[in-house]
Amino acid sequence: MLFVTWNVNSLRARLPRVSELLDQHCPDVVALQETKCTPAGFPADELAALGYESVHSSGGQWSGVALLVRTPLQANDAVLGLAGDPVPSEARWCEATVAGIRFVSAYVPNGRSLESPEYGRKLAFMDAAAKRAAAIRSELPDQGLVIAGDFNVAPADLDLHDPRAHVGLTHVSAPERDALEALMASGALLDAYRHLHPEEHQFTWWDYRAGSFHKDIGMRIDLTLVGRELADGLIACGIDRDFRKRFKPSDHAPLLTWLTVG
DNA sequence: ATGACTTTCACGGAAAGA
Repeated sequence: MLFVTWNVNSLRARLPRVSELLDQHCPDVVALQETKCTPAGFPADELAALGYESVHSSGGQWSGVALLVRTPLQANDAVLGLAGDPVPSEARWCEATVAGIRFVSAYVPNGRSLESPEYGRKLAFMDAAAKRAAAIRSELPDQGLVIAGDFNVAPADLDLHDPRAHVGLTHVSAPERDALEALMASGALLDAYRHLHPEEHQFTWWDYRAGSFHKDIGMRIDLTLVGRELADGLIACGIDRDFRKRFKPSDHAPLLTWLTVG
């Protein structure tokens, strides 16, 4: 099975590139973040015409997450929203079971700055995510688990262009990295890309400004966290930088993970 | 360098992203 996670920075603005991704890679399951759709404005019909069923949590102008499932696979037992999210209206979490695996599309709050109230909210969201991961494990002991999305945390300094440029900023602070590790521990999850590529220096996000992509100044903040029970089935994991190029790109590139299931 | 670029909402420019 091919699984993709991608922060699209507006699904409506990115529909041509999403369509290109679905055509080119034919993924079985896709997790999207920053869809920026109202519930009524989600392009479910357009995606159905491309062969994909949608599960989505849509909060309007900001945020929004979705799972796309390639027909004839089916998304079952969808859960929209994360218990304990301090601002549930922002629609940053959705879940569904596909082919016996529980998939989560997650969009962790940015945090803005270490002094901002948003930073505390970010840590609270990650704590709620860890609790939910443990609850999924308890409720669905026979299902595999994949939690993927934009975590807005670079797990280690290897995931940065230059660690010196990030001192005192969000995305790299010890509490954020500790919260990510706690989520992975509570769900018994592995960072699929890093598991398969222990030394690779690659990014999933590059600032639109100042030619950052051209200079390869970015961060690896989009992750596919797979349950340890799926680790032996991990075949490959890679970042498709081509989707950060050419016309109207998102500022994030899609992360592709191939795994054997069942 | 209080920047840079892109999107939304709405029709100018603020807010947010990371």
